Order: sequence, then structure tokens, then C-alpha cells
Amino acid sequence: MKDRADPFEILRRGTVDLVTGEELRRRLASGRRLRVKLGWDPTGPEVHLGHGVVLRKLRAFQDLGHQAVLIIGDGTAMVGDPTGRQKQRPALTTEEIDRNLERYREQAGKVVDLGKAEVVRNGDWFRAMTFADTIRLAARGTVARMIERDYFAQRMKKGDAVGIHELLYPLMQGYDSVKVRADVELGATEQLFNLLVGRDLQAEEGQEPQVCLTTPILEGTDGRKMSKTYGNFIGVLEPPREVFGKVMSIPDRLLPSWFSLLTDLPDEEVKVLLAPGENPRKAKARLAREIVAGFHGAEVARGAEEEFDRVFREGGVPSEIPEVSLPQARIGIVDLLVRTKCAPSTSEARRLVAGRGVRVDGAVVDSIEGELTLPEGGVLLNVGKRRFLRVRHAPKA
RNA sequence: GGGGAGAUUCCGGAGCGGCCAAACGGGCCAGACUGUAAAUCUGGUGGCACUGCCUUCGGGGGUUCGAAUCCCUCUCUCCCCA
Repeated sequence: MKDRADPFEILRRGTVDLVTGEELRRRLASGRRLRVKLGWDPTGPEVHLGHGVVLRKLRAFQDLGHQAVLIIGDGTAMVGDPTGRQKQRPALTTEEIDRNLERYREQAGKVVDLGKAEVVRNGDWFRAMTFADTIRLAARGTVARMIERDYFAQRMKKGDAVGIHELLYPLMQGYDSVKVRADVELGATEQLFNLLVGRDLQAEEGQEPQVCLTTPILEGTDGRKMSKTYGNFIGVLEPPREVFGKVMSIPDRLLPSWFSLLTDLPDEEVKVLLAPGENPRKAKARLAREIVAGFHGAEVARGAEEEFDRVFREGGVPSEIPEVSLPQARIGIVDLLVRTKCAPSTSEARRLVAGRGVRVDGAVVDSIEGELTLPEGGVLLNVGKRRFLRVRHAPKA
């Protein structure tokens, strides 16, 4: 955050909602160290660039000397989501939550300074609540208020189930704010409603209502919201090369938003990169480099770029190729694909070969009948554009 | 509590006794063209011992030579009324 003066302006940049700007300005002016809350549900182990946006905002607060307060939502996650619909998340075990939390720390730590952050679990207080406490909390919300939200309205219209506990969610989240006495709560813009509930609850408790600050939803590699369920995300812990490649494959129109949400490049510089007439590819490479550098440093980022160029621009081979050893020396191509997990099933393997998507040592395999003998140095197996594998014959297991 | 509708392959959504491994669209995979962009085009998209066989249409049971399709029952969901 190398930037001139006004902390307020720094924090305001790239936000969608800020309730209210005046309050934030006032609190910043107080010179007090603000408590800035960000919640995370340990329902999965993956932190992706979409989360990165709001984490970066939290980091910005940290850089200005404020206190980050991370809420781990194990209270709600333990309850699980009983909404009947097929593959809703099952209740998580304590072990799973701990594991997810561990992974989360590792990943979030790439963006925020966890050493200086306060990390609390809301399960600590929710588990302690009695049913009567719960009722009292529930009484603070109204159904009308809850279901006016787009999210619920859409699902109901669509005929999907909405569980009663889901109506409780915003209240629980708001209660967290009361518990940690948050000055500011961060979230993606879809979270605005939940954040606002926190304000109400705090006010009822005689606390000064938190400032709610939301960040834009990052569009994923396919243009939809970046999300685990869409499989269109870029994970923070993915190998640098992978991250670089995925960034290169985003649609051009995402460039402006990705630059502003995921990098610290000054607007003027971005403007030059995206000027009409410039090759968008160049800008994208810069973006990819910036993002990788943010997690792994400039050195690694440069390496990832070189690798990318070699493999995809020059049709070369990656410098590091995973190796697999097989006990037999002679094997049918279809079998080979299945054994090396390049294809999930024999049928799929056949399709890949039939579709001319499989190469061995650079030559397209054009028959599913094909058999090959693994030579001394092994063989380079290549499926599609990005999957490379070196297969050797291992005399013994 | 009463009445109605519905549960289909990754998703949406056809099918309503054999021609159904199941239309069509989306997604996804592979190929062409590219800048691993967009747009477009082609092929594919349950499994296997693959011109055949096996397992799928919410669960269980039944009718039938034969069921995703008919009957019974269970579970779940939605809508209307109270």
C-alpha cells in the first residue's frame, strides 16, 4: 500500500457499499485502533482469488494499523445445513473443521498478516447458548425482513427449499459483531444484508453500530461469480504455474476489474496497459505476473511466465513433469491412460484417443488399439493442452 | 389439518408401456482457429470383457413377455386453503 495520504480514500477504493462513509471517516479520525471483522465459514479448505479481494481489504486496514478480527464460523458449520436439497453440505466434524481451519490459515496468511490478527471461533459462544437464548436472538429478526432478500426470494420463486435455520443465519452473523465489538465488518457485496443486521444488533446492545464495507464479487474464469461450486476459481495455494495459466485464460473483459481488485498497480499504469491498440495479451501477462508475485514473490512469478511461454507459445514441454511408474513395460494406450489417472474410465480414455487429444512423445495417438513399450527413459504422455506426464517402467513396485 | 402438483442422466428440462442409456439447451471434455481471450465450427459427454453386455430415470413392492412410463407404498419438495 504505497499510497498518498488519506486513509479513508485508500479504504474506500474498490468498495461497493460503504455504510456509512461518514461513520468510517469519523472513526478513522478518532485515531483509535479499529476492530475490523471478517467472517469465514470453514466449510471447505479452499481459499481462492474471490476471497482474496476482501482479504486484501482487510490487509489494507492492517497496513493502516488497525486490528483484524477473523471470525471462524465453526458454530454455524457444526450445525450443518439440513436443507433437503441433494448435495447440501453435511454437518462437519470437529476434525474437518480443524483441518479446514489449518488450510485456511496457510492460505489467508498469504494475504493478511495473521500474526497480528485476532482469530476467534463463533462456536465458542453459539455452543454455549441455550434454546431460550436462541429464541431471544431469533425474536430480533422478522420473516418479512429476511425474505425480502434477493437470495431467498429467488430460491422461493424457483421452488427451492429455504430452511428456517437459514433465516437465522444473518442474526448469528450479526451477533458475532456484538461479541467482538466490531467497528467495521468486511464482506463481499452479497453479504451486505448480513452485515447490516450486525449494525442493528449492536445498536440494541448499546454499541456503536459497525461500519459495513463490501467488496465486489470477483468474476471467475468463466465470467460467473468465482466460486467453488462453479469450479471456476483460482486457488491461492495452486502452483504458481497453474495460477499464471488460469489467469491467462480469463476473458479479456475481466481485465479491468481483476487489475483493480487483485493488484496494487496504480490506475494510471493499468490505463496504459489496457489502452486501445495494445495487445490485451500483454496486459494479461502482466496481471498474471502481479497476482503470482503477490503470493510467491517476483522471482517465482517470472519463472511461471517463462514456463508458460515455453509451453504454450512455443509448444514446448514444462520443465517439471510429474512422473509415474508402472510395473509393466508393455501396455495398451487406453489402459495406460486409465492407469495413470489421465482418464477416469476406460470409456473416457477411448474418447480422448478417438478425439485426437492424446499424444505420446509428441505424436498424436490415432488408434485406441495402440500399444506401446516403455523405453529406458520413459515416455512423455500428453493429454489435451495442459496435462503432461512422464511414464516410466519400474522393474519393481 | 384439507386439497393439488412434482421427484429423470453434472444442471435445466423432454419423455408417459416396447423404436430409451433416454430429445433439446447449458455446462464440461477433446479437436480446428487464436492471444490457453472472445466469437465460431466439429466430435464427444453412465460403465464394461464395447457391432454386444451390464447398471441408471427419489426408495421399496407389484402388474406385464416387456416399465422412466401403469398400480400400491414410503421418503422428500413445492403450491393453494386452514
